[in-house]
Amino acid sequence: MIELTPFLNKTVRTPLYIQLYQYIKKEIEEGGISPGTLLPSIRYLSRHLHISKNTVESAYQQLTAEGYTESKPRSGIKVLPLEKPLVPSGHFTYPERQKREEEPARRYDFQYGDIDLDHFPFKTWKKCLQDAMNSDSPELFLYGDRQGDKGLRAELAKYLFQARGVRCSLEQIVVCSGTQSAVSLLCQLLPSNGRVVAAENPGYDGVHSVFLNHGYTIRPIGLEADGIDLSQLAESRAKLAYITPSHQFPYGMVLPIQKRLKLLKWADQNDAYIIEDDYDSEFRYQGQPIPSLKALDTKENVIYLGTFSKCFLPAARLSYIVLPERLTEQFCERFGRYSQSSSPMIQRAMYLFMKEGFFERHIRKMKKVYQEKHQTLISAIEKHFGHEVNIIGEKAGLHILMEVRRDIKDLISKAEKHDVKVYPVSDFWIDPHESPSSIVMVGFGGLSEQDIEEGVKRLYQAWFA
Amino acid sequence: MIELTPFLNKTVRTPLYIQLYQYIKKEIEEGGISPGTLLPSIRYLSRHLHISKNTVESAYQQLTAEGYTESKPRSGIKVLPLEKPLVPSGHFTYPERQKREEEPARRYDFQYGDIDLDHFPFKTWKKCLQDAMNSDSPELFLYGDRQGDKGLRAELAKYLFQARGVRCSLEQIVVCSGTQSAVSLLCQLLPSNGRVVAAENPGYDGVHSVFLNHGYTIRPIGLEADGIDLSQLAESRAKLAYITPSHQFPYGMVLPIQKRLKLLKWADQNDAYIIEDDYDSEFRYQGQPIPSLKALDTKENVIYLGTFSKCFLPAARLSYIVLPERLTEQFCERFGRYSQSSSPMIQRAMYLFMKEGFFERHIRKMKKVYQEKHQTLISAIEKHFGHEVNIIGEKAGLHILMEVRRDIKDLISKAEKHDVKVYPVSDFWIDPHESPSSIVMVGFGGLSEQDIEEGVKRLYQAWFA
DNA sequence: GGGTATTTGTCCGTATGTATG
DNA sequence: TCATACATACGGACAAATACC
Repeated sequence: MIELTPFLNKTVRTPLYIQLYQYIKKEIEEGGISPGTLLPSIRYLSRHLHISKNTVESAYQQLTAEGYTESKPRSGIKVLPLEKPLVPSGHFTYPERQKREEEPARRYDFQYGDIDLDHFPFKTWKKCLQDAMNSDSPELFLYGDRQGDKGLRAELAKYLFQARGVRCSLEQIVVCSGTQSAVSLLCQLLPSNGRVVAAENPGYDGVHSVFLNHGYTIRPIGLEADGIDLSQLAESRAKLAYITPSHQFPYGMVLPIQKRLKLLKWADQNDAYIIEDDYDSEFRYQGQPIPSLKALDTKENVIYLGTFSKCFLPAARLSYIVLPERLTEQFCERFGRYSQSSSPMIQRAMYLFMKEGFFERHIRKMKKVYQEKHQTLISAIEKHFGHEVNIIGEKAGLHILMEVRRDIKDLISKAEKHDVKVYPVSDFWIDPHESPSSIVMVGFGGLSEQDIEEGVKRLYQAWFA
Repeated sequence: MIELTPFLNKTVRTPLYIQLYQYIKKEIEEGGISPGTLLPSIRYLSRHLHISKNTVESAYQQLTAEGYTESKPRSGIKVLPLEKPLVPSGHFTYPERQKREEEPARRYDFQYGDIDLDHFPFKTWKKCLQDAMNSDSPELFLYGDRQGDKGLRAELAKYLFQARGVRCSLEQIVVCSGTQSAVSLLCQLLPSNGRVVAAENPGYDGVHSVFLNHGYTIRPIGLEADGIDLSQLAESRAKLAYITPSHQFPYGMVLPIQKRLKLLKWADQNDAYIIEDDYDSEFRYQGQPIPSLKALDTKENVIYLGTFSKCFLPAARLSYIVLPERLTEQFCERFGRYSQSSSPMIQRAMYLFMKEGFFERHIRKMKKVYQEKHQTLISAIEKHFGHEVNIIGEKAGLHILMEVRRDIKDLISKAEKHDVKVYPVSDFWIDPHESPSSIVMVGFGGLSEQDIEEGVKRLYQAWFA
């Protein structure tokens, strides 16, 4: 019989049975105990090591459960032959590639897309995640509903109705893992029609990418002071338009009601679909909230896109489509064999978060927080720059644009030397060469009011001092 | 001054300050307190209601944080004008659509894709999720790395090397939210080449769908006893092939080494890519594990796909691509503006789960569990059916096929009457009409051994009694 | 108009019960 | 079982705004 004399440390935090298990496992793997031998009996080993019978049994069970040993009742515990690892041994190091040098993090990073983490309800969200995990509904641990958690869709329907005026059934809602996933699905769903899409120019480059990668041709539509140029849209002969009516990205204007109606008329008369990307409509700091385009859509031409990335948590990777009714059946047919791409666990947590009213509260709170940051940013710019810059953007959203009569590359690199990061806007133009040379994007969601103040001050020093 | 006389219930579980907050919120929303009025002072109300000053304060703070009120230090708390909801009032009910009748759940459901939840380490997984949430790295709550959590990719590289013989750098790994997401990305990435893909026939319909929805034409390649028919593949003139070498789906054969080498030669000579879907290679119950095709791929023609859905948890919605080096740059270019579609929180939890060694243990354990289930299933079928059915499938994976000399529709409906669900295989054929009429799919991952035994017994009763 | 007392919101520390590990 | 962390509720101290003389 083999002898086991592992060193068991009672003072350490790891349980005794794990220590024993690890020791035997190591012995087996390193050949100290060869396959076919019987392990010492439970009783013997417990006496030998002065520990409880159950402790030894637990360790043996673990080994057996993982296939190292085999338990033969009333005869002993046999060590099984090891399934040889494919690679004999040696410490693994993956091939190091020459890294693209990473950009150093800047202290004052006006990155658009960052959210305020100081006011995020981590406790509550963690609790919701916990509660979701504690549910015993098995579908929470399998693939989950193809269109998304039913409870979550019900909460979304309620929310969309109350906050955005969108009235829809559960069947019209499709949960996705981000706006880009949503657009990718739409690219696969919509009638090809020559694969042409009209899009605001400038507009959200992330979505442009998706269209291009799906073989679409983008017809750039210029902007007027109050939003998309409808005559250009009419001339485009596109049957599909991607638009941000509530808060144009990146300029920030709000499409007035007259234009909205004309837009809907255009869609109806041309048998076209409009994709309405309502990415940050939650945050308006002045005036009444404006209902969504989808709320006015009687002819079922608008496809509504919403997301939790701005108003809640980007890391949840949750967004949703509201399909026109006439597309739901087609959707089921085409995606019948697709599985949902966002995690059922996170969807359920989000459902709980909404159901308990935390989401509504959170929106209210963040509205206030961002409003103050917005105000701080504007005031700081006016204070430091006076009339040397022009601020572009409505009183809404999580970013503004700054127009400075300087070359943009110079502005950005000078800012970086002062530990401040602002961003170019050229990517938002479908042809980047057309982009203005003197506008930078300033996102303020992720910075504290102090940092905003200090960041703007440094910007001035970097550019004008 | 207004009077507040809310009914506060100390016996109920909801905290006092929440009750007070809710009461005032309701009053404001319903017009009981009009905008502009000052709320009673904290002290006054605390005396009036016989509760602590701070309790009142908490309620007021909540209201202020959510924008209902405004606090003017040392002067009072003012009620702000309500932002009118878009919809005047009325309880919301979403339009109920006529529901497709849902299929009733069956007690003995041999659904492929279900996993064993009895042995799933919920505690540990929850802990990992917790720990992930407790990290203070901000990127965990933002969009996260485009290609996936770095730690997770490092663990994956290690795992792939040791378990599958795949040697790759972090830059080659792309985390995705499921195999279908992965294939969708690949459809957008790979050179068009006439958009033709060769695929095993039968094969995994979920991926077929993705190819079709991306405008690909699928060239069906028949199977021989030992896997894909290479001469048909050569004749197809495709520049892209989607294959399951480790465990052909759904037939289960393993592509022998000679064929693998020929396959790689084919790819090299035709400048073609092979997508290797290694969906359940973890579970082999006999013989030595076989290295992946990618491990033999010296010419950088193989794109490897892996997933956590079978070997861990479908609900994690985690899968990964290993790109050939020569595609990594192209990937970065094409998807530079894409954000990661799986949640950084879940990725980090998975990273922790792997780093601590739990994943390896889990695989070992599940291998044993499924091996026993597999054995139980085979034994039960042989016991009850004798030679009246033919079992198709290697000793691997989480499903088998049963060939019965009966009409498939009849088999399925008769089974349902006995509360047993087995599945048709016709969808796996690219032209479903070519599918054999007498094969059903039997997944055993989600059923206990008792249920497997009972389910098979009922199947026999349903079909032969 | 200026000083004082009062009232105001805010910030601090502490005790208790509960949930978590 | 014990330790820890957290939410809840409480009272007191502080400084600024207000009201009054």
